Amino acid sequence: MAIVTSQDVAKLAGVSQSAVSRVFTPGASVSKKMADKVRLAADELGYRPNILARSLITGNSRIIGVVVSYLNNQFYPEILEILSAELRKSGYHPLMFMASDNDDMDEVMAEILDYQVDGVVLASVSMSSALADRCKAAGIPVVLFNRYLEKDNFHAVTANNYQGGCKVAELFIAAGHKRIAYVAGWEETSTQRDREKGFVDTLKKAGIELFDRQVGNYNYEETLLATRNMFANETHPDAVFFANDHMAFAAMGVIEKELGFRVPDDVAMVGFDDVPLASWPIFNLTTVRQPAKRMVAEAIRLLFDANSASAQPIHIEVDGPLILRNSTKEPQG
Amino acid sequence: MAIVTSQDVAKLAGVSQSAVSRVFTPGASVSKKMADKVRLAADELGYRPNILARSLITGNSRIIGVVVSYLNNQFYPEILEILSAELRKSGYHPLMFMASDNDDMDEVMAEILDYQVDGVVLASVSMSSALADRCKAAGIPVVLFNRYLEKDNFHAVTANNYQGGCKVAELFIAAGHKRIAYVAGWEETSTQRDREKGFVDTLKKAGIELFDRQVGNYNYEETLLATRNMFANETHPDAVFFANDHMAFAAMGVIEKELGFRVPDDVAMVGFDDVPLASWPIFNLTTVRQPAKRMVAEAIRLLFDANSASAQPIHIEVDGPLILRNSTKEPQG
DNA sequence: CTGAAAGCGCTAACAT
DNA sequence: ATGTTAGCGCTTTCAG
Repeated sequence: MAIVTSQDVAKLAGVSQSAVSRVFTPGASVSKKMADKVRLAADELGYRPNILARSLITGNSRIIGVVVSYLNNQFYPEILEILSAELRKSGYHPLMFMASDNDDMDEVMAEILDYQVDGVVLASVSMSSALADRCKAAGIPVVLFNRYLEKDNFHAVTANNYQGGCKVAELFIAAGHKRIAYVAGWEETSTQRDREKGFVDTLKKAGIELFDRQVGNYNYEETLLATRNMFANETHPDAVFFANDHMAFAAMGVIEKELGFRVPDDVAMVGFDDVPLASWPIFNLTTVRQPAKRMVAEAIRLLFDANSASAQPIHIEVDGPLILRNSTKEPQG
Repeated sequence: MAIVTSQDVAKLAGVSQSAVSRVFTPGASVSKKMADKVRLAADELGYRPNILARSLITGNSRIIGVVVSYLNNQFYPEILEILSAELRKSGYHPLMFMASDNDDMDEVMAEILDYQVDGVVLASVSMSSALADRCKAAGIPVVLFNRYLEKDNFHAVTANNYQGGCKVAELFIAAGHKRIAYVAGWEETSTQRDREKGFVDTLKKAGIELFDRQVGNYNYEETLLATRNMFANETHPDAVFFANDHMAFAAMGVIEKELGFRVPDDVAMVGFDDVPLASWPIFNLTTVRQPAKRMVAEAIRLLFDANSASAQPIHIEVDGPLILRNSTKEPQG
């Protein structure tokens, strides 16, 4: 009825409680005979070590705090799924924290630390320097996912967003587009800034100025408005780069269904992320892929790297390919 | 540098360690003077109680194990988001477990129990009776989300799937459809069975037999094939009910883009869930809403209900409305 | 290699 | 109302 403890197993096996502990501690020295005896008793009682009690001594809770803000951009569920599965392979599990906005990040981080997590992945929000110090002091590694901060001292994993922006510009130039527009994401984010900079820099090199620029804030409703604005005038863009797929999907509804333009003949569209939806025939969106698996793998590596909590912050950028689909025309020539 | 304990606070405040504990234990009796003194010292040191150490005594880890299998059906991220936010309000947090298939559910449940969780939400998979007994024995309440099992003794929260199926049938009948088809989800699930039964029963009452039935297994690729099968013959359905939105989205790509039919003129489509995507203009899908917030609220209520671990299993069904959009025609008359 | 003993940070009697 | 004491289940010295 009650919970089975190592004491119970010890009694049944006729050994000391510490012997039981050793059998379940990888790398401890126990004879095979002892191990067999203990395992037998443990199986009979259905014993499993209490991770929380163990954490009190070892300092390892095998819990990783994961903070996300919104899951309606399909990229984040995807990351969560991979992260969760990968962590599990190493015997860790993600404790989820939804942070609606940046304001209560201090409170959220405090809650995370209450659970004595072994690491933190911030997949959506930023963090105050004060909290950063707390984590450093507690020796808890923190990894920013899909964003980085110039000034603060955090490890970070992102795609190579600048280069991604460049690739999109090159595609538009090669296809002979003249009226090229950009729909920006949330301006506070590094992803937004880098993608735009790569895009605009490359256009400039080819002597092309942005025909239009709107802000969609990575948000569905705002992107609808931004798209309507963009096509309100007589002459409209013939190619648009959206800072992520989510906004491109939203815009496609407006462009095709509401305004009656044809993609890619009237206007070419490119997104960023390559979420599963992008490959669906109904969208068929050309986009820059964020290599989710590799990004997660790098994040975990950073998290588990022995001295990553104290080491100099590392920013890992993972290259992602441009995936050509039917929302863009073939390059000419 | 090191971690701050209640001992440190006690020393600084010049009180006993248990006094500190009491100040941070809601409902314990402490004088205001004592509370102030302790809080001051605690704030100065940045002290917060260690949840894991506390759990060792109280038996409450404030962790809820949440098991999901796939997150590509947008319904689950939505649930996760709401569940996470709601749990947080009560000082609980979800520990995520991705279970790829049912086979390793025993192992997954064992891992969950290692963390001494205060409850379990199974949002996607089933569970063996053996594990059920373990949870019962440990006094850990389990709630099935969006599925239920006749035989096993679990609490469950679902939408009223049977009634939802009825509503769709009534809509098709009222709109005068004659060749009505159904695309089934994964046959093992109660959601699939109930939705189909409500649908078919209502059609039968009106003297209508199913024109076609395919299986999409709640899966993208299989739904593409199922849809192509369905429209392979000369005469094709003029109305199709998909057991969830996810499959309807997949099918819409085939029906509109690949086969060139028009929705709803050539064929009406209805889904189930009302995920955010369903209201996007590009889909604009008529569907039965699963009231996510209310379903989550009920699940949490079941989880926290004092004696829910021992009580008779309760199955809560939440009614959801039919949301009319442009993938169906207006009822005639 | 094994057992005895100490103690991780905390709460909950038990005293006063 | 506060301090003292005894553990929660476990790992990890320390002896032998």
